[in-house]
Amino acid sequence: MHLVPQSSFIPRSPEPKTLVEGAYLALRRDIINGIHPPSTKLRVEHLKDRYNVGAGTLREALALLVADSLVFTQGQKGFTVSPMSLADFLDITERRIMLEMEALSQSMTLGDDRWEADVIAAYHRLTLAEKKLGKTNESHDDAFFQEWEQRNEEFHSALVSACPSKWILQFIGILYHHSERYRRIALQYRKDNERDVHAEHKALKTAALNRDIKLCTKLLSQHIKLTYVLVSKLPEEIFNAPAA
Amino acid sequence: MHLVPQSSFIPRSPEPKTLVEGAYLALRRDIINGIHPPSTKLRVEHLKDRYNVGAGTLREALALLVADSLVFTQGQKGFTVSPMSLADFLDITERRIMLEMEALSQSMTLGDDRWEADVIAAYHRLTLAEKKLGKTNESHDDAFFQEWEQRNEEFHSALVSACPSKWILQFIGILYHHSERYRRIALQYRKDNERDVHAEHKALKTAALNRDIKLCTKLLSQHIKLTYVLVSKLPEEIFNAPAA
DNA sequence: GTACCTATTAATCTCGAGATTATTTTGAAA
DNA sequence: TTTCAAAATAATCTCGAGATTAATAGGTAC
Repeated sequence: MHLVPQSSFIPRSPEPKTLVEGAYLALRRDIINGIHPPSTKLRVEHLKDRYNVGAGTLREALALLVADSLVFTQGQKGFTVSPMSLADFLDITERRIMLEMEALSQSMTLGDDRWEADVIAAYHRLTLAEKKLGKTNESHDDAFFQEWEQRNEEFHSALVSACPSKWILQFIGILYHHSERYRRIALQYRKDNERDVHAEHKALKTAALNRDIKLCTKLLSQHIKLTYVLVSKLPEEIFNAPAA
Repeated sequence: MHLVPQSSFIPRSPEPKTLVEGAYLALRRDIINGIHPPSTKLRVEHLKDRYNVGAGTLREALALLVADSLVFTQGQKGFTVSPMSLADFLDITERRIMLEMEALSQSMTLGDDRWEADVIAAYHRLTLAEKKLGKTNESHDDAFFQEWEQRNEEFHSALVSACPSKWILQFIGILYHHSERYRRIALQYRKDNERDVHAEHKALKTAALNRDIKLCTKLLSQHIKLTYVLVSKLPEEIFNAPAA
């Protein structure tokens, strides 16, 4: 059901059961949202206050983030936020297209009634979030945006959820969170209304339910690629700038 | 040069710079070698004696192993060795074929003189290790086998080292270590001489240097698939049995 | 001004003990 | 015998302080 079986091994809905999990989730959200900018050092002594945990606990949370490739570590050099670059985003985009097209094909071939229902439900929830987001167009209401991000992930997850390859789904999950980081940082600079995301999602849903694999994979590929094209028009410096 | 840029972020040759790194490396080797069998719990209080580190240090090493998908964790449930199954190995095999064929194509297209030299050198080192291993055919001299595994990884790594996609290389690295675990556990049960691995490697090297992409990717695909076929003939129970 | 050595600062790394939670065992009642 | 609850055991989780190492600043010689 979830997009990331191994990587984000911690369920979303229930509250985190341990302080490590809580710090892990908070750190991941903050990294994706650019609060800890790419290539910055994550100093344990400073961060343990921000997240209200001890040093050892925070170190363990940081080690878990290595599994998501959002953080890397090196002996006696501590922990660092993974760097960002346009070349990296192109790589991510191509890998997502490769893996998600394969996953979508298999999912559409094998998906049963339950899969169809999940896709419809996820699409509906996403549509509602898009409407709410559309109304409060002025700047971006953060709570609504977070909700949209959540439901966007769930929709994409539902599409490929019938794919039997656990490894493909794991890799897709890792790449998705990295894409999220790029979208989030680029969001501060781009103008809206450059694309009709809702129409793209609707076309995806329709093609998926019609079991039109060729069309649906093509739409998904374009959907992913378009985000890269828009980001590529931005100045590359933004990836190394601190958050607003 | 190395197969795993993010996952096995710790260099092999130099001694580990910290106790966490040392415990991480030792644990990973022991998991791959089946000393900690699949699905077993990794109890911190017991293991900290075996690896001569404190509890917090060991927890951090275990958290790092999550990045390799060799261990998973769940709140208040501790750490567990990832399970094994024939279905999982088939998934791994198919994913390796998918990703390594792509990486090999790109690597052979873009590889320069240095890449060619690296392939030749890695092949030569592997050949020497194979000869040493062939002589001590009686049972398996563990030191020689470890060396062979090391050089086998380096040879496969060299083949794809000119692929510019960091993400493909990272995923390949993770999958490779999982394959190693299957090979290692299956080794206790299979008869030797079922295949001529050296001939396969030689053909791979020759095709790579001739820049025959079509042939080389086909050979690599068969090379990977053959291991699965041999393992699939074994009884599945071996994956849940403790090490000998 | 540059290079290099030394003292100072700051950070990572490490441990052991205590608190919290899960698991198992025991035992009483139905 | 089975079921359930409570005590006993064992494990995970957590923290703060000390030890080790890296990064920085200051100063001397050339």
